[in-house]
Amino acid sequence: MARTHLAEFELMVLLAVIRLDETAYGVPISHEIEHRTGREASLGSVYAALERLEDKRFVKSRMGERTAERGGRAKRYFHVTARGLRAVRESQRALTALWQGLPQLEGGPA
Amino acid sequence: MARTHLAEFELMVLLAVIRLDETAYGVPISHEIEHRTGREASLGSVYAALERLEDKRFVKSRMGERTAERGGRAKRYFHVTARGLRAVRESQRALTALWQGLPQLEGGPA
DNA sequence: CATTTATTCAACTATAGAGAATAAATGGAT
DNA sequence: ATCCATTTATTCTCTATAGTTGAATAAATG
Repeated sequence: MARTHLAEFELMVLLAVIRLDETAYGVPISHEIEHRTGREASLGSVYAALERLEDKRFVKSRMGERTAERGGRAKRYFHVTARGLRAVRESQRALTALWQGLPQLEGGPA
Repeated sequence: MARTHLAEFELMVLLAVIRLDETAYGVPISHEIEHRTGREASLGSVYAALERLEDKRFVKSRMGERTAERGGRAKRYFHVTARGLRAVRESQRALTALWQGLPQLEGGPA
């Protein structure tokens, strides 16, 4: 598969990272996907996708500070890169180009 | 991977099948994807995806009649099933739910 | 040191991609 | 009519990448 394209789950993870902005780490990314799509997004899958995305330099990560919570390991926060944002737009463009105007799909997405 | 979901390339192939309607077979499906998205879609990949889609019963196929052309093997025509159409809508819904309203993506697709 | 929160790993299945091989049909030459 | 080069299309093989699950590990705290 061309390394320059986003696979579907990677695209979803990247979109969740973009939306969550400052608060994007494993658990909320998984929740965001599950909440918006209704599909399961296991943590293992999310982390695996995040690693691939970082290899492709579509995201970068930094370790978070400790918080006031009970305990627990440090969070790893992710943010999208300019390159990642371009890739998302490209995927969005390619998909909408294929589905726009198809009457079977009730006039394209909102 | 859940057999009930469409992977990205499968989604693209299925969208091309829907758009081409009566004329959906290997070569034009590949052309349609390449033309609309600007990405390469090798015949090998297209046929492999079509086979997976047929296994999942998202498409059905029938062999075509001979035509007035010079020669050549019979075409295998594909058409989407009701189940396939549902799967496309579901993918479309999931993706747009994740990207809609993100200002980085200029207000969502047309 | 048990508990909490989070990430990483390992093993496996599914999807994607490129290119070679094969198949089937036709028209023309002999 | 039979052979065969050509055309059009599909299938096969091999490799790489993506996605899944469940268990293991890590780090922080009271």
